[in-house]
Amino acid sequence: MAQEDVFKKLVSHCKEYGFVFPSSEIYDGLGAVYDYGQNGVELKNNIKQYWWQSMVLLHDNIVGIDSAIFMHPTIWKASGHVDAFNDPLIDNRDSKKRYRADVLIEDQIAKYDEKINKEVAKAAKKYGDAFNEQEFRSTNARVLEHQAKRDALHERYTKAMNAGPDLNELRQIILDEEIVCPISGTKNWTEVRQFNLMFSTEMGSTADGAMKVYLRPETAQGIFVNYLNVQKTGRMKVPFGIAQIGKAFRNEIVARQFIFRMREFEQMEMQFFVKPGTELDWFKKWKETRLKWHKALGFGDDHYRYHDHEKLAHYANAATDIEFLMPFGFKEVEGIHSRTNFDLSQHEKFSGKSIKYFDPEINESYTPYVIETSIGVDRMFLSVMSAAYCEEKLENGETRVVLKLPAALAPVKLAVMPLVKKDGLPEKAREIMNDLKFHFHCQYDEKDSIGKRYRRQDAIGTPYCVTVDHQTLEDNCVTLRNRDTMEQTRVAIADLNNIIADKVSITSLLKTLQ
RNA sequence: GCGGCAGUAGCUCAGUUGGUAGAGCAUCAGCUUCCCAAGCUGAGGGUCGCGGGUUCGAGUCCCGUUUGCCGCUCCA
Repeated sequence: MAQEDVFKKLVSHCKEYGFVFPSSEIYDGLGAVYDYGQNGVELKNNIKQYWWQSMVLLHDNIVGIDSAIFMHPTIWKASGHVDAFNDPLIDNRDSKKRYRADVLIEDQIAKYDEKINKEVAKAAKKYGDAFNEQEFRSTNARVLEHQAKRDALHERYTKAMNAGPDLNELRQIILDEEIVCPISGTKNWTEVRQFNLMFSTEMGSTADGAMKVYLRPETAQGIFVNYLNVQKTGRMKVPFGIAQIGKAFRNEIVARQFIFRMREFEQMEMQFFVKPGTELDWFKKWKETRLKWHKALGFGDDHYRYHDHEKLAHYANAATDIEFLMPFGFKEVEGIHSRTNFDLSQHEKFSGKSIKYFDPEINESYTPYVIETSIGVDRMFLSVMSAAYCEEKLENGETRVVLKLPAALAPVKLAVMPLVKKDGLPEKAREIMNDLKFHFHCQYDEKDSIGKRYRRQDAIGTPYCVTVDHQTLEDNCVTLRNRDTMEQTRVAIADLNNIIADKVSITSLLKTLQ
């Protein structure tokens, strides 16, 4: 089966079995926003729990926080998001290419410099050793003309950029300068538009001047601005980490591929604060630790690969992605970045407050370096679903759809069903379920044939089913059926909890990480 | 954001040159059924994405809009 077909089926499956629904569907939906259904929320919660516990329980130097989505707007200036997420864009109608309006104008400014340099080079060649560049630049008519145009443009451009930027003015500059599209060579430009990737809203009443606040585009900043609070109140010593799970929002221009790129998404981030100079060792350590976490799910090591960044962001000195083999190719699920002390320094600068750490071991203060591990919950969810989704040919020629989820992540751990709907079997099944429901998520089903019920559970990834038959009433034993092997064993009701609880617990997964 | 394609029941889809909607599976109830989507009987569910237009009449033609897919672009 082609990979695209798998993806299509997966999306259908997610909807049909209550994992993921398009948002606001009865109102025609809302672009690139999705809701998690009754089974999806369980799976997602289990993923989050697996991550949270692997961070906070397994490391005594990592603690969690839950910071607010709203934050002081200056935080986003400090982080660089206000500038970086605000590009003014313009399209050429003929070539259908999109450009950054500011880059087009800056290129134009550079062209004037080129012209001037050409004149200078020409004159230098002509006059040889007698050439006085300084004097030439300040007296030559053509140079002065270019220079004047250059300066005027630069001034106009700077003014436009500082005014918001003023999008109409940017467009007017492009028209006035007769800038053409490098591809089509035409001046058939659209309006300049700004795609602010940050959602904003207003806080306070508009009457007395409301403050523009943003919905956070990442959860990391909530950790950075709290790092000293946590360090002091938690008596943390470097190296230490702060973990957080929470929603983030990005107004993506193009948001596609189901829940892979959503406008509202959830992140699991851990920022690890280290002594400057040790960051690359920690980077390496977390790279390995995180991959191990992924591989422990047992989908096969060939599903993962690192993608080391060659072009680094201005704040990073090392970065890698953990990519997962989705139905549409290897895609980033998690990023591990060595962010230097960029974020903390920026917050010191913009807040004016010292947030240095005093290291008692060396009796010195410093701004810690940060290793970030950042994973998208929804992408993780998608990777788990796509790896688990399986269409299996059975011996009788039929196919069954089975979600081979790691038992610890499965929404429902155990289905309890009477073989037939009479003779006291339903009552007995209910009795078993009432006992086990305190330990893990169980589901009761008595409708339709037993085979059909097994398939229903297969479709949502329930790892175990127990069946109550007439013999059960005599010997207090039930049939325990395994989802993956479809094998059945006869076990005592009293032993059920012992047999299953350990296998379906997150703890069992965590133990494989040690 | 641009271009192309598409939107009919929970899912997958059919619907002939315009004549006011069907199938399979799924769901629910009952019967049957002692272990892998069996059978029988019955039931529920759609103002055909939404809005407007053309027409005596629109799922079908036209326009707009929205959602999704593919390509480009952008972004991490």
